[in-house]
Order: sequence, then C-alpha cells, then structure tokens
Amino acid sequence: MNDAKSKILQAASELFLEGGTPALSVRAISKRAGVSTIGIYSHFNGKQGILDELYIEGFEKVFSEIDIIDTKHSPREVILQGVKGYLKVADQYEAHYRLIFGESDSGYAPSEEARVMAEKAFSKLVDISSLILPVETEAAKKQRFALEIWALVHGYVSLKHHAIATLINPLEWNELALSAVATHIDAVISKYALSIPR
Amino acid sequence: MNDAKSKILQAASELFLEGGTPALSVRAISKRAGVSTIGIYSHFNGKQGILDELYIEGFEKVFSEIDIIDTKHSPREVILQGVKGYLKVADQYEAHYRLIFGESDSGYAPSEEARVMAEKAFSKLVDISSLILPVETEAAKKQRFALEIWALVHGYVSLKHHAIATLINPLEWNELALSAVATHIDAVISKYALSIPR
DNA sequence: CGTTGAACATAACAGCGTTATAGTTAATCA
DNA sequence: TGATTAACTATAACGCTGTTATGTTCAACG
Repeated sequence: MNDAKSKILQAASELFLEGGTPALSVRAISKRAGVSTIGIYSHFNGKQGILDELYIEGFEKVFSEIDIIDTKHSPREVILQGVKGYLKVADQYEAHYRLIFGESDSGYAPSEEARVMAEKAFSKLVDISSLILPVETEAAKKQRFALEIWALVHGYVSLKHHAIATLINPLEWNELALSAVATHIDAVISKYALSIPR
Repeated sequence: MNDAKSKILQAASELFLEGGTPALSVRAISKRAGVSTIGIYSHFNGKQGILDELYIEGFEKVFSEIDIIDTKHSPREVILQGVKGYLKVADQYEAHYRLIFGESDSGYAPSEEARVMAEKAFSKLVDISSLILPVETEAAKKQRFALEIWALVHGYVSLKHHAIATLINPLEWNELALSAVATHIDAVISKYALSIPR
C-alpha cells in the first residue's frame, strides 16, 4: 500500500473515532496526514471514498465478531455470543456504527464494494442464526429469522443513542438487549419444536 | 400564531417532506416562506429551532397513532394496532422519522421541550404495551417490555433504509415487523401465564 | 409629531466539499 | 546525460452551508 494512502486512512480513522462525522472534514484529514487536500482526491474518491473505507472497516469488525466457529456450545449460546460481540463493536466503534446505519451525515451512500461487504456480514449472520432452525428450512425463512435478530439488536443499539435513553440505566442496555434476544430465540425454538414431527 | 412564523413552519415542513434534511437549508426555507434569512433567527432559534419543531411534529404523529382507546379488542391486538400505526408514520414521514432517531444530520440535538414530547410518546407506549402484563408489574419492568417492542419495531424501520434491505422484498417489511412483534408478544404472554399463580 | 422597537434586506464571516491552476520533484527513456 | 512524463504539492477559487453585523424601513405608541 502506498505510504500517503495509508497515512490518510490512519488519520481519517483517528479523527473519526475521536469526533465522529463532524470531525471528519477533508481539510482536517489532509492536515493530520500531512498531505494536501487534493491528496484525498488523488488517492481516494474524495470524502465518499474515505467514508467507504470506514464503512467497510466497520462491517469487517462486525463480521469478525459474529464469525464464530464453535462446536462445543449450543446454537442458542453461539447466537448470544455473536450478539455480545456485535454489541461490543457498537460500543467501541460508535462512529463507524452510526455511519453504517445511516445515522450520521445523510450525504453518504455506500459504494458497490461497500455493499458487498455489508451483504457478506448479513450472510454470516444468517449462517449462525439459522443454527437453531431445522436444516431443511428454506433460505428465505432463514433470512427472515436472521432479520428478526438483527432488527432487535440494532433497535437496542440505535435507541441507546436516543434522547429517551436517559430513562433507562445506561449500564443495563446491553443486558436488556441480550435478554430480549434470548426471549425471542426461545420463542422460535419452541415454535419449531412443536412443528417438527417426532 | 404570527403569520410569518406559520409560513416559515409550513415552508420548512414542505421542504423536509420533499427532500429531507439535505433540502432543509435556512436559505431555502426563507426563500419559500418569502422572508429573509434572518427571519428564521428572529422567529425561531435558527436551524436548531426549525428542527425542534419538526422533531416535535414527528413525535406528535407517532403519539397520535399509538394513543389507542379501545376496550373491544384484546391487549395483544391493541399493541399490534399501535405497531401498525407506528409503521405507517415511519413510511409517510420518513424524514421526520430519521430526524427523530438521529439518522439525518448529526449536528442536531433535541431541546428540552422536544425531549419532553419524546418522553410523552414513550410513556404512552409503556401504557399500551403493559396491557398484556399483570397490573401489579413494577414500573421498571413495564418500561423494559415497552423497550423490547420499540427496539424490535424501530430495528425493522431502520434496517429498511439500509443497503442490506435490497435482499428482502420491500413490500414485506412491515408484515415481517408485525409478525416478529407478534412472536415476541406471545412469548412474553406465555411466560407470564406460567408465572401467574392460579 | 417624535421616538422607539421590530422586522427587513444586504452583505459578510468562517467553514464545508470540490476543483482549476500552477509549481515542484522524481523517475523513466532516448 | 538531458529531456520528458507522471505524480506530487500549494494556493486559490467556486458555490454551498449556518450564522451574524450593519444599516434601513415602517408601523405603533406616548
């Protein structure tokens, strides 16, 4: 990798972690990276290119947390482990998370490459969440169940940043999310236990 | 209400519905309202004041949809009815929804008055969702259950705007959300059915 | 009638993403 | 070696943003 290119990415990532989208101006990045402003445009596709890199970086972190190879524990516990990792990433990389889910500046739209990364992560989520479903379950149904889990967890993360969040003890949030997922998983498990002939 | 003031609000609301946050510039509002840019600052607290009005407007719409007085149907159906209304508002007033949940421009933070409105809506949600809980359930527990419902529904709405949403039929989204909520409610109902001594 | 105060338009400020222009440096090639 | 080419650089500008200072107009009130 080009030296200037990696320095730009490093600077952008630092600024992003420190101050989120508002701190991520082209001039600030170039200043910290020690390059001129048009360096952002020669090495990347301007600000859109920088945001794309951070978007992908964010999804890579999510992916690595839910990419679990575990044969010792039950599917239920594997899913909960993945949710824990997801919540951890959402806490540690809040700016990335907000970027990924359109909660920052509205001017950004992910590129094709960035969307591929997003779909890869969702695909992995489908893999681990469908562990509790019968193997012969059709693909669309597996997707829908993964979506249920994701919506529930993402909902907690998103509401955590909301004004209403002051009503609930902030330390509890992740536990509440985990508990809600557990409730939901158990409901689905018992539903399928009924529908599976024995 | 002052005439200029209402014209400004009208113009802002129109622009917001048409083009969301990016279209909502102080100059564009003043131009459409037929006032000077400084009028936005004399009648409101600048852009923050405008966004506050739209924030409150959005929560009012949510509130009116979940403010259900219904003694004919079961608590379960009342909740699902509220969720349907919530999803309708999220569709019809997408820009408001994104503003409310921090998914637009990151510079905005709701004022005290706006937060009061948000809490009022959440309070109403607690009211109708706790209909399925035993009356003697403690307040914190009712809040936590309302949060579960809200997180689940909001998760679906938020993910609907996401890049990953192309993988799922967009027409199905609201039905998927409703179905997920129904699953979750039933799980909680059966849990409490077990814990209630008879 | 004179004064006061509110709303007004104009213009400016600093910042934003982006780009045109021009200067500098380094590597490549005849 | 000397000339050309490509990639870097800085400077400045364009049009946009939110915000504010400066005058100006105009209607209401004592």
